[in-house]
Amino acid sequence: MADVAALAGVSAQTVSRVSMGASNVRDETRDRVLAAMQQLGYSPNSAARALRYGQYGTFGVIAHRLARTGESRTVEAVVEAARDHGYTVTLVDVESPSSDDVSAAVARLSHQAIDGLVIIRAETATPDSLLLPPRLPVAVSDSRFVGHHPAVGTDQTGGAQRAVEHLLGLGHRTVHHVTGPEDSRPALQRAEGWRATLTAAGRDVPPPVTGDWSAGSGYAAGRALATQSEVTAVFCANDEMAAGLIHALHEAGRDVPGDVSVVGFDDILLAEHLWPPLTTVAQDFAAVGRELVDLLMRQVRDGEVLTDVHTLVPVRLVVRASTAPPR
Amino acid sequence: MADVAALAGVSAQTVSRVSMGASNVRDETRDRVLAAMQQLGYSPNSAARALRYGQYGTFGVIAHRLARTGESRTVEAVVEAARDHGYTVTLVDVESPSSDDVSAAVARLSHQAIDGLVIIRAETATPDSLLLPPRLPVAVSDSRFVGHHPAVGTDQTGGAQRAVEHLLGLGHRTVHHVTGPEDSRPALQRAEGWRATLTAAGRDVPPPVTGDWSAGSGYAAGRALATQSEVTAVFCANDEMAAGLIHALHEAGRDVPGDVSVVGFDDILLAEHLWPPLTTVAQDFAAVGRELVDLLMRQVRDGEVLTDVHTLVPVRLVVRASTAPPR
DNA sequence: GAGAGCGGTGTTAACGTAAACATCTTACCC
DNA sequence: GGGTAAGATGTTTACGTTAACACCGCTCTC
Repeated sequence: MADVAALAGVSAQTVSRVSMGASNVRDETRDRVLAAMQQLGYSPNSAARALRYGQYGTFGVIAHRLARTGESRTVEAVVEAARDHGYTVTLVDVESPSSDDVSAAVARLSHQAIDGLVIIRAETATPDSLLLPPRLPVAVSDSRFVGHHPAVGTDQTGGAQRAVEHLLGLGHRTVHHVTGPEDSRPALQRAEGWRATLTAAGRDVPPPVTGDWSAGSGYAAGRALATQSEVTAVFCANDEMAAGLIHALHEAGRDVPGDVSVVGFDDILLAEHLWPPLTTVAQDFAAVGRELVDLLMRQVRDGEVLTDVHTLVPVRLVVRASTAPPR
Repeated sequence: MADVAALAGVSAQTVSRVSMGASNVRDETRDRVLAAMQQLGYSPNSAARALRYGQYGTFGVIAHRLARTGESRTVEAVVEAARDHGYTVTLVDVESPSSDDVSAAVARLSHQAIDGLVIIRAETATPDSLLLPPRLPVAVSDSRFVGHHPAVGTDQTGGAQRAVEHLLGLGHRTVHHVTGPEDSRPALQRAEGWRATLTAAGRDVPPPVTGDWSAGSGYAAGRALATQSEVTAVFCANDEMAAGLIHALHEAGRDVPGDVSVVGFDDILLAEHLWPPLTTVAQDFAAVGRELVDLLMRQVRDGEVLTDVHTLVPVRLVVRASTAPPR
């Protein structure tokens, strides 16, 4: 900057004014400064700016297994919402959602230059285990943190309820369930919604099969369930597992939806083009992302303290061809 | 920091030493400083550190439509590789891969605190249109930038060749093709590989159908191709479009692979569990991510100038159940 | 024509940290 | 016991930027 100032024959402050786009600079001066910038290849040092300004223009995001699931949808939505507020996003992908890994990610990020932190799927982590830097605005997409940090949750139980009611409404006597991993809060909520809805309808609650969100685990579950002829309807805790399940059912010669109806959860981009197209509970990932960023903005910009805020994003049942009345 | 120093009865420099983990601090002093940090909720200011140190510990990543495709796989791999080198990643998701959008993203990021920049799928952007800050290390996953920036490419033409040869080897007379968007370099390369392989084998080159990477466009292509009984083998430029295509074929009553064999590209996580499980060209996303980060590290750490480096990552044909000899 | 006001520009200081150097204390050696 | 070395701690300074204020010269007003 000093070099640019010297070359343009002005003070550093004037260079600063030009690079900030301030109006009170004579056109002729501005041109001279811009030329000098160009010639010297100057670009402003953002560390110094951040130091001066006290803000970084960046939010941290802790996500889990980015490539899988709706995770990337949420991240995309957060990135987009952050951009709309002029923020960029620093991403940390943790391998497992365990308390240790998430805490390590928090530790890594808290030494980074961030104005706020979004945690997507904290799973087993507990509010106390996080060791967050004090005064760092946080937003979590897990209702378990209500009372500690502002949270945005999808209506998991409502979604499960709608899925099960849809299947019962088609005439199935009961609905089997492939769960997510036991340490996942959304998985537990979906399972709880499934169980409660069956119970409320006075139906048997068959033993659930445990998966791990992956299509492979859905496939394994499907191989187990395919042998049981009384299984006519399965609610899978996410779409990937539903795809794996359908794969196994097809392989075993069972028709979907003729022999078995299948419902997923998430409405991933491929759900519509699986075979058969998958009936599923659509999550509004964009809304979750927007809301998470909004919670951060209210803390960063307005200085609000939001520990008790809890937003619930509604879901929507999308009926496609993977469900039908039982034969 | 000054407050911590005062409370602990030491100088700011000693506080710095403690927070840097320097060894030459008496245990008793360290404990006092740590206690003061705890009490005051001190955490070091990373802008100041970056200013002092001249580095940010962050790479920028420009990606396109994160939620879709292998994109998120590459991003995940980059994030992971960067982490292994102690770097975090700042993500910018551009809506379209147009020159304007990518340039805008570069402009946004170059005002951010980054030590290097990864551009994934620059597509229509040209080296000159990017307006990169001078001296910013860059790595691009697009061979078009060879000579300007170091590049990592997947062996697109080789992958297409293997897909087509696989189908011809099964006995198909020719292979139809659903392309990616025309402004995408990888799409063009895959199409070129397809065309060249057919030509080399002395087969007819049927007119390709243009898609846009989305499953929906594959579905549209499938509806068109399903009516043509001479179509027995289709190579789709990615797995999503293959899924859409298969959906359309199934809907039209055409069996896969009985009537029509289908090959995709990417080997997305769901490819194995589509119905039928999809034969596809597996990209080594992790290798691409690692290589991209490695190119940045060589520039950042060793000061190398790498404009002419071009790494080609090999692909692998994964044969599953969506391909078979023609009836 | 003197004072006020304003646009353009320069000067000073501060943001929080860590390297470099200076100083102090302690332990050890002959 | 004096000298030396090593370890612990403090002081100074600079990183690059911008807010706040100071200044200059011009125009406008009465």
